[in-house]
Amino acid sequence: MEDVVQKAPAPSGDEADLDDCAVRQPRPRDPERTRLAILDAATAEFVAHGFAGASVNEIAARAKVNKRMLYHYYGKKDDLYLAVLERSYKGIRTAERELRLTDLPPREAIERLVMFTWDYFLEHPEFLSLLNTENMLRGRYLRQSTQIRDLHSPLITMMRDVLERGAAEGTFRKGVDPVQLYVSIASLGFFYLSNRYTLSTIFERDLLDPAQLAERGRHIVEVILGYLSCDVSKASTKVSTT
Amino acid sequence: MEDVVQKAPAPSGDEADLDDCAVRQPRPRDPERTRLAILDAATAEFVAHGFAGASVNEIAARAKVNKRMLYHYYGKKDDLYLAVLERSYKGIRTAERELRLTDLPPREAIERLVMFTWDYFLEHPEFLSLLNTENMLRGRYLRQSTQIRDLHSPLITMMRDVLERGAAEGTFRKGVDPVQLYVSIASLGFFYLSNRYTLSTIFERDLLDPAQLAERGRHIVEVILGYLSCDVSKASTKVSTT
Amino acid sequence: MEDVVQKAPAPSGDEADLDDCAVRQPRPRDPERTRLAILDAATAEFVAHGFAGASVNEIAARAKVNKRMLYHYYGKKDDLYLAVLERSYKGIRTAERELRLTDLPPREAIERLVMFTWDYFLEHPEFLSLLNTENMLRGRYLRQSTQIRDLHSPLITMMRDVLERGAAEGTFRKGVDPVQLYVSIASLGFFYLSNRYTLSTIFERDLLDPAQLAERGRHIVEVILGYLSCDVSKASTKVSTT
Amino acid sequence: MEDVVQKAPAPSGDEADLDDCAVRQPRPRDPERTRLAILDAATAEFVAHGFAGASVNEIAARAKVNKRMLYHYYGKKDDLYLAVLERSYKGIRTAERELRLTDLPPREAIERLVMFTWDYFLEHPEFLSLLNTENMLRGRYLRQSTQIRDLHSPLITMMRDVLERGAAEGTFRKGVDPVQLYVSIASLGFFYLSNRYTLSTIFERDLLDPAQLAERGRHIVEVILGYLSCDVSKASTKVSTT
DNA sequence: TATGAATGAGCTTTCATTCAT
DNA sequence: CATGAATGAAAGCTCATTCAT
Repeated sequence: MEDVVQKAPAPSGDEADLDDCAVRQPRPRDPERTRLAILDAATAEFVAHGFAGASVNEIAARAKVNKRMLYHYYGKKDDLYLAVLERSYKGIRTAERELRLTDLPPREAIERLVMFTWDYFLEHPEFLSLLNTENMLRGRYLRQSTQIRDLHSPLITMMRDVLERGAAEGTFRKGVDPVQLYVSIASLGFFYLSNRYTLSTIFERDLLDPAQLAERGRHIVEVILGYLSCDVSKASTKVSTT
Repeated sequence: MEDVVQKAPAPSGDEADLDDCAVRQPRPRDPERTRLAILDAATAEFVAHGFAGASVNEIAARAKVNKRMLYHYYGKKDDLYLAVLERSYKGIRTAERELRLTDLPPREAIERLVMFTWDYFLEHPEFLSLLNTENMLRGRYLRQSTQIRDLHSPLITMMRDVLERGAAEGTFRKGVDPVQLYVSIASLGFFYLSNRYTLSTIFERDLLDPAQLAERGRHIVEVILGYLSCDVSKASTKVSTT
Repeated sequence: MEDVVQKAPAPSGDEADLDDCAVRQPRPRDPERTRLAILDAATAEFVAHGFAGASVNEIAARAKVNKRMLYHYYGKKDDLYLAVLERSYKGIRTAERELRLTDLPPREAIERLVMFTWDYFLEHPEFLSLLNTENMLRGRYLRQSTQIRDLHSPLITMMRDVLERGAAEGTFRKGVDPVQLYVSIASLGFFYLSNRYTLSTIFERDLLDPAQLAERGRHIVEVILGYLSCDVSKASTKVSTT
Repeated sequence: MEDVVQKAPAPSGDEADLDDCAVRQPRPRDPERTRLAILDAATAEFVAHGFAGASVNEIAARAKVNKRMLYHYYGKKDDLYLAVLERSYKGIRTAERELRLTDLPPREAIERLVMFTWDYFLEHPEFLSLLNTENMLRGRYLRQSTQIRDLHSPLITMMRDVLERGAAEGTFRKGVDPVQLYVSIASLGFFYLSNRYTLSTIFERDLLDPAQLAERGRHIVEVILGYLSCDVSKASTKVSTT
């Protein structure tokens, strides 16, 4: 995974292999290809260095495109960043729609959701990084993107159904807020991966080692299912918080 | 909490009110005060804009100090950033040492740990932000700071003791890895706060509303204790992961 | 007048209303219309921002024409500017030819000339602006335009006739240079309008207020006629200059 | 005069002669000298190319100063331009205060005022150019400069006194508005000089030839005094305008 | 005739850092 | 201890113009 961060998320087939033939032709007039090359390069750059740290020069170089083209296609740096963010969000929303939790028994449904989330994070490190970047920017771009905000996630609705079914059949505890639960499921994977550098240093473990990753996946499922599982002893749980 | 992000974490009493005395002396010859003002300003700036986005000029301006002083006291931008990071880590390590988990029964010990972590994150948003920044830098500064790495957290040791006691007396499930558990405890609070901007936008909730914060704190405790609590049904949990 | 500055001088009838017919044809194959749209847009842009400040992109956008068309019809920016300048000069020369000063008694002839000049400036603010622009460029384009230089103004000849008739009949003073006089007539209106922004600010008057404009027109006529009018006292005027 | 345009208005003594000694020292730490060099260079550049056409690179080069210094001392291009404009206005206001029109008999007072204005324009071509530039910018910078707006010209008050005295003693016509008259006095010189390039081309005369300049000065005085001079024939002047 | 992709050079501005006092 | 002048490099962005279709 480590190095995947550097790569673009959806490389769209073969890339940059017709270019260097012959006598350095200016550019093959393929606007769509250029657009995509820029978006891929920008994703990699924003992931690698954050918003402020990303350089449009570098993006152009990565995309093997004249710098002027970034502005031609995407306007300014901000707009390019927004385009990157939007594509990334579309990616996860699309994947989420493939999940058919309502077809499964509650326990399996939750298990599948947890593993889906964990796997998606593992396979799309750029998404994690962009989310962090966006939060360092206080969410200002996401907020202004009606495109993303209209892209509703089907998860909460599906989860509500699953949680109700589970509670009805006595498998799950009652009164679980699907939003809180979803945030928790995401947290357990996101934090582990996103903060892997500091965690690795502090705990002196290689968090990306395949065995460690598997271990973490198992742990997350256990935490979530352990929490949800209903039994008498838990009904009386009382907690005082601030 | 929201606004705390902007401020320095430990403002060290009254600030910048001795300045305008008499006939505009160059500076109130108080090196320690200057040092601290710089560190506070730098913290605020790095928190607000990340490493690359932070401006040395702005830090000097915030600290009401000549730019040259930053270099005098801290060397270059990297070194200043490292100093900020180190102070922040020292802060949490110091707080952790106050916790006396070994004096408490297992269940209460875990509850206290969870609430401590949650409260610390709430009260030190700059720590969350710096951690994110450092991870975007792939942990390169943390790794080079022997100072931080020598600052061992007492938590893992304490937790191992608590978990063993809990397992022995039958309250907790067996075989829980204290590191995994600690990461999970941190995750559940960290992600919620750190990603509050995107989460707020997507879920259209104000995550920093006091009621919401209390709710989240309660939820985290329930998840962790629910997971740890031992009962027959859980012994058979089998999970397959990647 | 204020807003006329923004608009093109001779809009050539109805504008941009044939465009949206049918199924978005590329362009309504009307070369002459396109030519004119470009020239109008260029005039507006050069008037609004001067030569260096004018943007070829913006001209194309204003004209609702592909940028490539500018080059197709007019060559480079310089050539387009020259075309704008030439049209503007043709405009005033054409108007000047309508004046029939030789048909009028001297006093009335001068009065008509003065008012014509003032009115023309009022109605053609783009001409004033282009003249200023051209002078900031040290007249380099005007100098290279044989077209404009061949466009002789009939005014000087007409004025010479009028001044001679006036002097002969004793109405006007003798020995007035028609060029000096023409420059003065133009000055009194041109400066007032062209420098209206700074003058308005300094004198805290709205120079474009209709009452103010009428007042200025009256003043200019009085100055010119007052100067020309012959009487004994003036014969002895002696002035020493550098 | 022609080339004076290129030079800075107040060169502040000896300039740039200590620089090139020895081994190319970085810069003599003389902030005031640097400030002034930048202002002089900026004046020359704005005069030569207008606001949009002026290049900060070129200004730095002219001033033999690192480009970064412009921003250090003056902020952005806009601010630098404003500083140039302000200095130029201060120049003419200072000169105006030297005029002691109230000490002179009316006719001589006006004559002195006219010649002062003409001479000032001749000696400060940069002032004319800056005024034109500012008016092409629609006076936006002048308007925002409280510094200039507070710099009231003493001329209008002095002129009112002179005109009243002249009318009282029967030398001048009655009811002359000092503002209109001042604008006219300025017009007759300003337009001639400012539009000399186009005028020279159209009339095929060298307007800057010393003989021509003297002639123009004489003409302006005659126009103004001719207009002001009172006699019976003028009392009946009736003019109809738009 | 018309389009819009593509370009290199240049723009204004900001960066972290060092030097002289 | 403290100041602010000075710097080279690089940032993001726009320019007029040309090429391929």
